[in-house]
Amino acid sequence: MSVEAQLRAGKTRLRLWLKLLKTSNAIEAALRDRLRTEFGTTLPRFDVMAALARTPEGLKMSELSRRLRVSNGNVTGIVDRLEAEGHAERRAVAGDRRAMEVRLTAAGRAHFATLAEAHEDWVNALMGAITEEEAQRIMSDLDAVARDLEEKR
Amino acid sequence: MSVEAQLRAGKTRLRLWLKLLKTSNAIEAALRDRLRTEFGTTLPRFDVMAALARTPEGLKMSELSRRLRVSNGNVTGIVDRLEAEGHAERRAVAGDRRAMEVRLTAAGRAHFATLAEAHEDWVNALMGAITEEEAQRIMSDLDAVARDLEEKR
DNA sequence: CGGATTTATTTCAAGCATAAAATATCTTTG
DNA sequence: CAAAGATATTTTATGCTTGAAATAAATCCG
Repeated sequence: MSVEAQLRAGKTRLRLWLKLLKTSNAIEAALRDRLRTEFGTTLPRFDVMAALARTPEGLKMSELSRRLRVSNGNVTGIVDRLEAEGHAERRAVAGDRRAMEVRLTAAGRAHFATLAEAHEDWVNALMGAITEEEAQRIMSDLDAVARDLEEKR
Repeated sequence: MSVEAQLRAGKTRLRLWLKLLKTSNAIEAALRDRLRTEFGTTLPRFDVMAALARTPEGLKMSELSRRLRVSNGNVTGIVDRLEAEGHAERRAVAGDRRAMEVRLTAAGRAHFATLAEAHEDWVNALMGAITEEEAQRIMSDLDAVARDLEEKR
């Protein structure tokens, strides 16, 4: 590829990044806003509940932090609040007195079912401009980026 | 479109959203990390400096908040910190004693030039898996989403 | 066994982000 | 002109996020 084409591709990638960021921020803001106004909750709490909903037997704090790719201290705070709401509970782990297992309460499971359904509808509406085919193509491009990023890390 | 195809498209859009979010979070995290370790600064400060660099005559606080789509109070804090670093300055606006104009200092302009060049290189490397053509196509898809979102708001 | 290291979690300080309230000033309008 | 409303900014309270330090418990290994 020529030097000029390289330079052009670089500028295009920068523009793509800015647009990607803007779009994902806009969608995220819409989701946060609806979670707050319609259900009085937040995206981080939703994300933790989603992870817990997938593993009914519970997850250790460190597992939760690893899966969500956020710091340990962050998870501590979010689980504190979910626990205060009665949506999650910590339990001692048999055989390791350092560890804590977190799981959804019955109330938490019921609440999450409602949230998840609304969330799926919102996303579907927000991304209504994308067809099934476009979505597939973008996903495969993003997979390439993710694999590349993974290697670099 | 059949009911089944509709359902399938909905699930695909949800998967796309999760992937979009994950990718953009990963790239953003890499940029934050480099800004912090290599330059001791942050993405919000970079964003404010980028907006100010585009308008050398300065911007009012409210203009800045509108362009970056963040709250007024948020801009207050970021500009406070940029000012403390000596990278930006507030000036009274002639004819409106409520308003403040913010602009980069000479040191701020010099610092931002360095940051912006590194930033462009990082983005280019992080998105290296995307070709010029793919980038163009994804951007036009994202434009469709953005237009759609704009209407809904 | 017992000291050194690793692992699991929490705490802490700082910054970012929001919505809502507070201030101050400008503009409109009766 | 004066009250009412609009606009510009800051302050406040709350929550999310991180990296680094602090605790506590488990594991390793000489």
